[in-house]
Amino acid sequence: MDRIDHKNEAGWLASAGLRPTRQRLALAQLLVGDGQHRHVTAESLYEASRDSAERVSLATVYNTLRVFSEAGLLREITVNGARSYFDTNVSNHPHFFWEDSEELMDAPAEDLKIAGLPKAPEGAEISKVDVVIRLRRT
Amino acid sequence: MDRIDHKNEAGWLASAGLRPTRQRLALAQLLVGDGQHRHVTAESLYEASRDSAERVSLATVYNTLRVFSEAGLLREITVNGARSYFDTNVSNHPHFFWEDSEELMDAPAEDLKIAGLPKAPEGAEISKVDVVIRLRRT
DNA sequence: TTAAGTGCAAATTATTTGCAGTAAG
DNA sequence: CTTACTGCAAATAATTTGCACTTAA
Repeated sequence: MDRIDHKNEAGWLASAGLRPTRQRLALAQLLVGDGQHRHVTAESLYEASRDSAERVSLATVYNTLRVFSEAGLLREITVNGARSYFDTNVSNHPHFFWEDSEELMDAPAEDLKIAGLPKAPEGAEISKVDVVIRLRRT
Repeated sequence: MDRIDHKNEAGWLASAGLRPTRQRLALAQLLVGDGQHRHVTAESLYEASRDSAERVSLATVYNTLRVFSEAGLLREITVNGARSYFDTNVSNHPHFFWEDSEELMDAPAEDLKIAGLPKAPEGAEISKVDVVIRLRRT
């Protein structure tokens, strides 16, 4: 239940009906190429692309992260007013956020059981539930 | 347990060791003057002050919200990469966030029971836990 | 061939900061 | 008096957008 279910980057894009352009494939490779889940920011992904064969502009990184999120391939996590984080694991799961280094990581979800989650008010449904556990270095 | 425990704005500031300046008193009045908890953004508080007797500049509203938060009088809630929200209720409690109107409100906390919250990793302690339930209008 | 995607630079938005003036202790 | 606070305008930081160019279908 922790594995990414797609055979390759093109398949990942196709599963969301997105055109496999050179840039998108390059970013997809950096995001899910090794089958591991990861958390990126526009800046961190941009830097990763700078160190790779296929260069992608910062504006395109921003646009692509947005497109991927809207297509359901990524999940945007808001932890910090400034930067936006994107998670390749799109399921509801809790996160640890290191306040000093501003690093985001998965928190062990097995333990977490949210009992009696408040029901959505009249005329609304729950879109998603974000649980962010902020950590302070001791 | 839902009431604000201070007699007046000056007392609220004093409880955090903050100097009761005219502007701070005015903002404190808008924030906790009626004993109700509320959620504000810099912009919304600025507008409220514009409609009140005591005018406060936007920069001072920003600085004051920051100072109040650092002093523990307010709790900053990050729901939306763009804007920052501040809650006069500084305890750990869940929030509803309306995605369309970008409105933040308290969620009924009685029901919510987070069982088996992941323990903080070695060398860290939990600073706070944010639970944001995002709502979509149906 | 043609609509969608990309890249640059300029625009936007929320927030912070420098600094001269003002007020609290 | 003296140091902290305020307000303005300018600076910053993350992100978006306009538009000419490129590319996938």
